[in-house]
Amino acid sequence: MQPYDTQSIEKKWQQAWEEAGIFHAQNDSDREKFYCLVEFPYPSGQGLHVGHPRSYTALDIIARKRRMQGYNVLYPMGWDAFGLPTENYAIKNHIHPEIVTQNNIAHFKAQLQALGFSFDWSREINTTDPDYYKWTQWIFLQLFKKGLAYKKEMSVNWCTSCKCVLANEEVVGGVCERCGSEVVHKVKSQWMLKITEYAQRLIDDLDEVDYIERVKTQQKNWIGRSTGALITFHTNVDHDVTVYTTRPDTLFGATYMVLSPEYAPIEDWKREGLIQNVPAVEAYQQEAARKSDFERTEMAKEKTGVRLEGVAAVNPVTGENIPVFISDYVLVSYGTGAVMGVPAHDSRDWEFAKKFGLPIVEVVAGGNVQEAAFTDVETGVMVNSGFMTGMTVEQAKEAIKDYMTEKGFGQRKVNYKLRDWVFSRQRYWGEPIPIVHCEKCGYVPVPEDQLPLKLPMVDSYEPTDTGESPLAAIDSFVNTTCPHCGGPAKRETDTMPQWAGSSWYFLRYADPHNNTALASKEALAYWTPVDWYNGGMEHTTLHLLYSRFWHKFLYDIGVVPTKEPYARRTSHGMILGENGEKMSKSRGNVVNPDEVVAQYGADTMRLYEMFIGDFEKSAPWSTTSIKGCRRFVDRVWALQDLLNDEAGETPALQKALHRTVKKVTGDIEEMKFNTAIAAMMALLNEIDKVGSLSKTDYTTLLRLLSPFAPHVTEELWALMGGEGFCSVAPWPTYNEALCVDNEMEIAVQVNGKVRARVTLPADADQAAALAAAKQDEKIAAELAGATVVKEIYVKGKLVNLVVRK
RNA sequence: GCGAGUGUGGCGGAACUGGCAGACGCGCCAGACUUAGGAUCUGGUAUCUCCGAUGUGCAGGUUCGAUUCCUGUCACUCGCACCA
Repeated sequence: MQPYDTQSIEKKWQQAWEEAGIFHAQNDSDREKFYCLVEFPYPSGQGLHVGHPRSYTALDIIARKRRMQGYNVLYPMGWDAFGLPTENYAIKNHIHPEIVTQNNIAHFKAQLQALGFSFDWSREINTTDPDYYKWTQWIFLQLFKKGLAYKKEMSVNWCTSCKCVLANEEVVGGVCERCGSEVVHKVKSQWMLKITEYAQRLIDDLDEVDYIERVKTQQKNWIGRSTGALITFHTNVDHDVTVYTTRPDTLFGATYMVLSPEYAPIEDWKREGLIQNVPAVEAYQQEAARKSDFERTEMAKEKTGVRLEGVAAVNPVTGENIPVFISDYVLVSYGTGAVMGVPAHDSRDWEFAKKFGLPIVEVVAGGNVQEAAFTDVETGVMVNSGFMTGMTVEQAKEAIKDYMTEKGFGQRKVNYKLRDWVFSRQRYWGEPIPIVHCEKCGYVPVPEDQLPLKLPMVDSYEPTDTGESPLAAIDSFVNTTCPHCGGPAKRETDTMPQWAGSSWYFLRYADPHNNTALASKEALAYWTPVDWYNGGMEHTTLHLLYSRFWHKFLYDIGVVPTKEPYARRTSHGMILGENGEKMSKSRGNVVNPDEVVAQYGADTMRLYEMFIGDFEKSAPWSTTSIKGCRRFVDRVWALQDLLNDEAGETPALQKALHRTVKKVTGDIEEMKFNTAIAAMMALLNEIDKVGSLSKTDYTTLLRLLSPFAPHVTEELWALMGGEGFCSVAPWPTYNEALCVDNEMEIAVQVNGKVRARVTLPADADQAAALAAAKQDEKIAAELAGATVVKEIYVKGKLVNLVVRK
């Protein structure tokens, strides 16, 4: 037996697979397709992280198994290569981002190939390739034509360190998700995408897809649908104010009103001299504008505000005059930017009322509203509410909505927390937005036949302090002619966010070299939707939501044949450092995959990542545990010594073998890779106990293990004289009849405690089991002098005798 | 605060639909082979007051029977966070 040398074996087979093209998907095929996908990585300078292969190995196992089962499998890989780290690295080291990207990709690709993933490299894509981003730009133009891309002067999240606009989704806890620096507000003119137009469909169509529940709830919460009402209050300043509320039933308890400091009509009132305390109001407005998101969150503990002296509103049902305030606890960007204050039944309003000494009027009985706001909608009963008094909250909600509609001061309204997508970035390393601004014609799309609009080569791509994109400094790029009137015009200099290229990449894999469409209709009809998509939970409200939005848009304009891009979505847990903390350079707990492969081999690395624990949960890396997986591979290799004949099967092992095939086949589908591997380890223990193994059984085991440890099994397959590649050999089948025992061990309980075990033939019935149980010496002793009250028999499992002494 | 999830040996983790808790692996202990062992092989390994009892974060409940279902509670993780 030759020694097991991972280095030579793994290289050899990786090359052989690529040369034979056995992992290439076929576009014209009668076979059933299976499209499985993992999130393509951002090729960072740090190279592959041990977290990447967890997802890639899992779906590689599924892809390989499906191939062995005869499917036409598409398992592609590519590069999400636009992005800030590359640009920052380029600036620091004076290398063009394109070169940085090329180098990083080469490094990443070599690392991935060393792990033996069965990617179809002939379909490799790269979002920074002009032939690719041509279609990213094309999709943007379609959005623009349908009015779903628009430019808007607005307050945006501005990262002080990246000098760049961030989407709401990229601001975490008031700081930049990427660099952790402070995020402030800045008014800028930005390209926006109307994702809000799709809010309801993005919720509704979740019913049609098979996503793990966590992902569905997180998306629903993010979109944040709420049902309520718009209610209009008359004021003494001849300007009605409309508020949004989810609790119109509490209208009788509205004792004041609060406007956001940015509420636009306030400026008119100031100008018209309707507000008597303008200096105090303006001071508050300036203070609120100055605060960053982070400060606002921090200061959220205590309510602040200023009353608008001279302004009063009228509660439409009580007819009473109520005071009007401004306060930063009301957000200008949600609802109407104005709310009615019902201190008795909203905890924020309660705090505000206490601070400002406003009346607290109870309209839902059930709590003590002087002590705390009573917000329970399940048990409350209406009081002090005119015609609604005595109703439940639910009844009152409907009654008041009907009433206000009839009287004309209000209407039903659905609101979403989801905001439109800020699509502009003031950066160099992104897709140029293909729009030209003409003094006469306004925003004009670049004609489609001029795509791709390429990034110009420049010397400096440093961000400017003014907040302009580096592209703004390149006159030859900026100055152009209007495609519409031919007059002088200027190009848009903002670029797209990183999420653009990844919002449709899965479509490109279906037909990656097409230069007349993003992919042919036939290819899309055959391959979409993605059958199985695995990725990180951190992408649930970003990439996953954005790409569903784009896909739905492409469906609406007839480009793709399905409403939803992904039929099934699963998610993996993180791999933590050995100390149980997130891996990071600063914590010094990073594991380098190259070193693991060099020391143990790719097969061991793959096995360990799958064996480490429940796939959906995070798990700490262990440098000692991985040895167990290497031992397992060594023992599989050493089985060559136990081969004893040319004969068919090893009778003593038949049951164990068939059961293992069944277990592994099922576990892979449920992503229970850890128990699948455990089952194969148990089988190995069984084989060692028996002490001999037939070649037939050995090759069955090799095929079963092949998706997990493809190199060593391929080598052993060749040594056994197997036909073709083990990687595409038929998946082993099992005989159900051979999986069941002809004997069963039954636990015998007395009053729920196990007292004995009896062995019975598999076909024994209840009577036989009970009789055998009672004959057992120990049980007989237990039963002496007692009455059996109840006898329970669970087939194949246990007997429980309930006795009374 | 709201939403989602997780608590099982020294460690990572198993346990179908309520039916023998601790599969498999690591580590550890003992032995074998060795000049040697951080290699390999064999056996053992939840706890205790060890012929018995206890044990799946804690306290209850339902049940013949609960890691699994229900109620309450504590701790941790993740997401959102003044969304009216």
